[in-house]
Amino acid sequence: MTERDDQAVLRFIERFASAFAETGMPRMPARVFVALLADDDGTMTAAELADLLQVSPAAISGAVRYLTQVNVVSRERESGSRRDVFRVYDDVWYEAIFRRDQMMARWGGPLKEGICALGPGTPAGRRIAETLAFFEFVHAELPSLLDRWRTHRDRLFNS
Amino acid sequence: MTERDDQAVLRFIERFASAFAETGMPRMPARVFVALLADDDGTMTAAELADLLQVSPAAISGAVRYLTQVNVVSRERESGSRRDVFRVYDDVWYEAIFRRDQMMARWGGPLKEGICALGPGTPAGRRIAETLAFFEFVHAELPSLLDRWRTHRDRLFNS
DNA sequence: CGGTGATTTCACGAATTCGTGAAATTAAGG
DNA sequence: CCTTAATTTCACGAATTCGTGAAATCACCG
Repeated sequence: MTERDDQAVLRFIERFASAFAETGMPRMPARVFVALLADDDGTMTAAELADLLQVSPAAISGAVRYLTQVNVVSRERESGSRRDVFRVYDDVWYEAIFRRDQMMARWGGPLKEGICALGPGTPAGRRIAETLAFFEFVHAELPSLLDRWRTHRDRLFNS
Repeated sequence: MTERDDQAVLRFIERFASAFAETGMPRMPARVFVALLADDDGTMTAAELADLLQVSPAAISGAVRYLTQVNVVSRERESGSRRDVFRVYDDVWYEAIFRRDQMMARWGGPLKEGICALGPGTPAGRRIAETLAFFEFVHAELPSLLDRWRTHRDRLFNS
């Protein structure tokens, strides 16, 4: 079964996008993202996306703005054409994890204020301090984890 | 500054809960969760929570059901009392990560179907296969990461 | 510059989420 | 058992999210 089964692809897009939406990404961006993942060269125009997903161009516009902001999709315009093509980056998962890490890094401020407000010596203060330490630990471990992923991936696919 | 500053604690609860809600947890469960984290012995009754967060008992009921289902809070009843006490588990972060991992594990099925539908030999099929490989890699790395966290934590706090 | 096709903006309406109040249910103590 | 306190359920209403359609804007081409 190396043939592309369009109907099954549609099903896949909807299912995986739904699963993805549950982790926090808004629904429409998730659908557009998965649609791009499922495209052979990972590039589609706004019109193609609108047609495939059966939504208005306006919906695509909003979704794509979100996806470019979170840095998993790039917008390109072939010079001499008037339509944009959107492309998923190769290292999307690397980027996605990196992004989540940055989000958690921004929790540091609020957490430190919390420790202060609770009192560093109190049980609650210590619990929040442990929370902070956990996120800092993960943050510190991430680079080596991503390195190992790249090595692992190269072994699997490029050799 | 080891005094507890109630107003600042409230601010902390709201801020951190908001940040947390952005990662996918519904707003009210996030508020209840952080409120419990900020409590010295990590236990509060429904009435205390309702009063602290200024919401109805019904809202607490729903939030707590969610939190017990995702396994970060336990419900206890002191025998000889008619009110429940809720407690955050000690290893919440361990649990939270574990849970997220389980969620990603459930993506395996849809992803495999997707590879099939796209054709394993196609570029899109290979892209999805790489996605699957990434999640499997993280899944495999997780136990050792969590082990290292516990070691690290013990060094920081228990020695 | 003007024409044309593509994209974005914006106000509206639908749909979903979310919390409340009141009634129903559960559980403890007399 | 009956009383009473606590919690849950459920229907309603408010608020937010989400996508559409139409108009406006933008960019390329002649």
